[in-house]
Amino acid sequence: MDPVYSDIDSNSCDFFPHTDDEESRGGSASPGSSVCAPRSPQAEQPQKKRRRSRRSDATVQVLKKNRRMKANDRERNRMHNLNDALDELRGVLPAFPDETKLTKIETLRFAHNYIWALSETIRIADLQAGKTGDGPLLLRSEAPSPGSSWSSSGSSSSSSPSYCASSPGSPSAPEDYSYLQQDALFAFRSFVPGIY
DNA sequence: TAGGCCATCTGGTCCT
DNA sequence: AGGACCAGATGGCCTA
Repeated sequence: MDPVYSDIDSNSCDFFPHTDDEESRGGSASPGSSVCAPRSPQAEQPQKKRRRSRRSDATVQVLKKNRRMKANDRERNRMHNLNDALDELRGVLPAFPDETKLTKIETLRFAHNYIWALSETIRIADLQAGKTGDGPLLLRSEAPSPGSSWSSSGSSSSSSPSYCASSPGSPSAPEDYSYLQQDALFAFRSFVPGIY
């Protein structure tokens, strides 16, 4: 079934077969040959005898393995960093009681919609501040239809929070944002029944 | 047990 | 050449 792994398992780049993994991060893996050539067309046998590398096959294998291990390590760290950032994002999102940890995709979508709701709240607050007492303007027309749910890309002028020009880092009155956040949360929850 | 979520490994590609 | 990024594959864990 798995074409890839049947390939990989059967040749080169063996995962763990080698026992010793000392000197793990030592070798800067110098010249050598191509890295773990997946399907090197070795079929085409050269006419002349190709001069054999100075390194023994075992050495080449060790180099490949070390390089792979280093790459795996970097990849692991990269994903850990990504997860840390995701956790930070979860930390600034409103948490609801009795909720389990948001999954990755939920976190991203929730954040997207939450930002959208915050932006809407700010925009409407600005509108109301502009024309004082000119009708309540209660987050109605801009609301995405419940059916369209939280892909949010949907309706009207505010498909994305791009209109939120001012950076969140420099609000004119930061202390006011608590209630805005409340409003946004309320708006978000009412707009997006699918998720919270 | 099936399905969802996740971590990890891996090879390829792009960038510096 | 080496690192970063990406997507596919795989296996483990958990829950309905």
